[in-house]
Amino acid sequence: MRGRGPRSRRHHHGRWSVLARVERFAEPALLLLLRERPAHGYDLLERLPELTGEARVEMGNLYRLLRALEEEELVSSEWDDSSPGPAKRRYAITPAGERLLEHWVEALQRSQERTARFLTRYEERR
Amino acid sequence: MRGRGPRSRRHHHGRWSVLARVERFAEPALLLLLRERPAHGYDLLERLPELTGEARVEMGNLYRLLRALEEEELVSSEWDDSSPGPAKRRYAITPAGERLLEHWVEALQRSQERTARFLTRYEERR
DNA sequence: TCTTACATGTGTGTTTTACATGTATCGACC
DNA sequence: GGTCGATACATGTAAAACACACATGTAAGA
Repeated sequence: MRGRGPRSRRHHHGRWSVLARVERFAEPALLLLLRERPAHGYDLLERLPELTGEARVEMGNLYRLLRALEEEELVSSEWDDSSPGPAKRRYAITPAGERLLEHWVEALQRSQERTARFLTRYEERR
Repeated sequence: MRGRGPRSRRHHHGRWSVLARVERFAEPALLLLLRERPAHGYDLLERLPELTGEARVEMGNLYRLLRALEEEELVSSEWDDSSPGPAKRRYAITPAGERLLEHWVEALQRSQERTARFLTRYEERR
């Protein structure tokens, strides 16, 4: 059994920390990277930290997410055998993916405003 | 039963929307409200939208969260029978709760920076 | 041959959130 | 005096999001 759950981990903030991650942030992050240029999973995995920072994305979940995005036709992919080494699945964003990204951007802007309000209210009565 | 899963709900953004909520945002929100003044659950439920906006908090989850916070001694409570109507459980923030709130604030600031970087990068290659 | 980096995945448990429901007090209104 | 709505606090359970562990294979280089 687990001695103490991750809940207590987060609250013993001396050692561990509260992250305040945006839910499913990996999704817009992937769409943004793919809008800049097509890429394969492992490549995205390495570039994601530029956007996610401390809020890392699990490798396993990344690959699952990519396939889920493809199922919904937000990205498309094809196997790339050209370069040496193991075959890669090369992903590209679709028009539907670009439209969803736009909606994520709007939602993230609203999220920024909410958090800004919170922080202002915190500072007000310091 | 629901014909289509919530995943598609979110992606058919014409009708439904991406929210980009901060994970467990209800927790710092409650702590902030309680730092301003002690209050009971139903009262907090009504004041939460000032902070959470569109990202509403479920009543059931709110009461569970309050009890979890109390178990970790981040808030304290006592029954209040004085006023008319059903008895209320009056919550107050503890020193440990105030320290955790401070850590949430720092995490939220880092979250703001991450999201700002994301939005800037989006706008750059519009 | 053994290790390391590249590359893509599956299995499964834990945590977080959503949705539905249950219980009880009390004032207002008919 | 009955029932409606607002107040007030909860539990049960399902689903979604996320974490952790592991499996599989290619290829370069020590």
